[in-house]
Amino acid sequence: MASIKDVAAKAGVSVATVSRVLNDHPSVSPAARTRVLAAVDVLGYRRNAVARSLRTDQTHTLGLVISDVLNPYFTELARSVEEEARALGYSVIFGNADERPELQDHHIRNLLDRRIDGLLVSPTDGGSPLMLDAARAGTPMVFVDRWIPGVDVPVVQADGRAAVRDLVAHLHGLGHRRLAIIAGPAATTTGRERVEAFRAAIAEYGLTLPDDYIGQGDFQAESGRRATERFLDLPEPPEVVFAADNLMALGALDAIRARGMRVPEDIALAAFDDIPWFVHTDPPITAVAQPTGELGRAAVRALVARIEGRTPKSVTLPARLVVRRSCGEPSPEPSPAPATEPSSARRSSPAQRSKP
Amino acid sequence: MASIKDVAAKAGVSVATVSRVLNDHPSVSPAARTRVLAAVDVLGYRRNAVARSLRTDQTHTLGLVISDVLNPYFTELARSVEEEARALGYSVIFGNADERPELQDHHIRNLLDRRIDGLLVSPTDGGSPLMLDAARAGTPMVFVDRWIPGVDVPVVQADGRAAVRDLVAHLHGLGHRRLAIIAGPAATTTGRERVEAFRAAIAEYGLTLPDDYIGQGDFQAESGRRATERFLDLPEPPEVVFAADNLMALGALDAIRARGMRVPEDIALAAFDDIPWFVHTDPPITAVAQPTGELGRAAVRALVARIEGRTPKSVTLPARLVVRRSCGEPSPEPSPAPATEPSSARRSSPAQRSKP
DNA sequence: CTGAAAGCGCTTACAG
DNA sequence: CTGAAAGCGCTTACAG
Repeated sequence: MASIKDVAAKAGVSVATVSRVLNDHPSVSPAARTRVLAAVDVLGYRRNAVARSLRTDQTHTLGLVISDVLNPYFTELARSVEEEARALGYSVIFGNADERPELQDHHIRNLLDRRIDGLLVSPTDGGSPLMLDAARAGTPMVFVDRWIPGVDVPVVQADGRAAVRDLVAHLHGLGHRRLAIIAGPAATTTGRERVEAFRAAIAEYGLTLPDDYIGQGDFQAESGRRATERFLDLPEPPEVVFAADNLMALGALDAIRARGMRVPEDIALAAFDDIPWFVHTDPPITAVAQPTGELGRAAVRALVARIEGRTPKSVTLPARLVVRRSCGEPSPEPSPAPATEPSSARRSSPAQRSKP
Repeated sequence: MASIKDVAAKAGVSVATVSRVLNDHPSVSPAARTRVLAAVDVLGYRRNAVARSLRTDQTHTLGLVISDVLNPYFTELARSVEEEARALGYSVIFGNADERPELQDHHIRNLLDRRIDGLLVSPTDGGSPLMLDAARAGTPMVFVDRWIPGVDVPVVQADGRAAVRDLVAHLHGLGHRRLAIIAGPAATTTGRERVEAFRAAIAEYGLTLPDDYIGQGDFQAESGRRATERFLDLPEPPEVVFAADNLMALGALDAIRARGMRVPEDIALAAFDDIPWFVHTDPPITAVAQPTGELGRAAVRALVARIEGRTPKSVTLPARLVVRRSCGEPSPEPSPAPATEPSSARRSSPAQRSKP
């Protein structure tokens, strides 16, 4: 591969001049610039980003450590992060922690060794010494979705409390009283917050959330299945299961089907996180939707601000309720009233918002 | 951040010795090793991978350029690629081409500039000059899933022909005669191959695939929707729509629902690529499943072999048919015969394989 | 406007 | 077993 030296030789100038041309430095004569550009072209020269990074101490690379790529929520988050990063001139290296703290540490270590300019993390746990050290050492860092209390790092997240309150109002309005939740790991903020939001909303109706109605999940499908089976084995099973993420909702659906039961006739189901497939499950699933793309973009903007020496604020964006058919909502089809409307437009639009 | 110099100073040795300890070079005295390790520990030293890469001309990084991360098939592929790469001591930088050739080129350029050791590509198109040049220039490279004819690069892919033949046999057995396909872009191998496999299988039954029954899609949901609408507008619409990937199947479902029609009563639907959600759509979708994880792992192994100077062979793994309920398959529930079996176990198992 | 030179943080023959 | 030194491919004051 041609190096800057080859270009300099071919253009008859010094490597310094070549470098200036490459970096759009103003003090280069038009003649020199032309010759350098011609040489670059002939040689098919491409600047070595590794050498440049070593010299400038900047890699123009962001690290993103997420908990589980296979979770469509995180896939979409990763996608928007990459898009915004690209728009700002950064590449991103992903690390998939697979909800395993050791793997998360592996990726953080790897990313740090590669001297990424900044780190975006959705922590799998309460924070390893490694991550805490990195934050303290001043590595530009931003938390997305999940965060670690007591660490001075900006957080970009969705606030699901209003939407969860909307959901509970919706469920209560449909006549449901026995509400259960499949929670995420207590070591994560989202694991705790969603349960608390649910409990608080339920309390507003004078209801309680008994311990039996709190299933302990880990944000993966299998744990949703197990928690649901336990609910169904209860002497008095819940009327509604609220899964704290989309994968656990998938597991819950599996478990319910495996018993030969039906949603929502035998038991209702709602989920935190909305994904395109929820429109097409049987039945379509009522869910709390996060502004995922906007979260990813805001996180990148905050991180780049930190890298550039500014001190970005945390960002909190509201989630919203999307009502579909999994909680016993009245079927829109046989309804004779709104005859002008195409049959499926109302119930499956992701833009729909409940107003309790 | 502490550098190797700091470690050397603290340990009272030369940087050469520190480097040897770090690289497990045999000729280091136990005493020196101990002092170096202690210094590393005290300083919290971490080797600068950028500097190391510049010196050794190896980044231990693989580039993976895929067509669309949001497609669950590619998400899973990416995940298995990262896992196998990690097992072999490599990191991977992802580039999402979003089915756009210019974006694909952007990523390839970026990856090449970063001096990745090897490139894994699932080409979005017939191959840009950039990609062709890279292949010719000897960049270690492997194609996964999609490939480019006439380029001397190993290919790791699934062969769907047998499974598509199984599918057509299945459809024919259910009484369907008017079969349509939503194809992927003709610029991709998978876009062409799946149509050809379908056409060939249909021919075995003395049937044909009229042009009207070939919808032109781009592997994205929206194109599946449009193609399906066109099918439904035909004077004689097809009895079955076979979508050449899972996202177009999603779009097809949307379009069918939007007309107030039902699957499979009004029209049957099958898809290439199987994903966990297909078990829970309404109805569960009959699909051709690729051995996705194994493809990703095999691709990484082939690429690393190439990087290490060996000359790996192409790998082709068989896909298989997974029968569910979207093609008018008889419902298993009311069947009195297999009373011993739990109600949903049979029809939704991803391991199930049709034997026509 | 231009070039010689130092230096980023490593690794690795070479000599001892 | 160990260290001095060269060099990977760049960038950037510094001097002219």
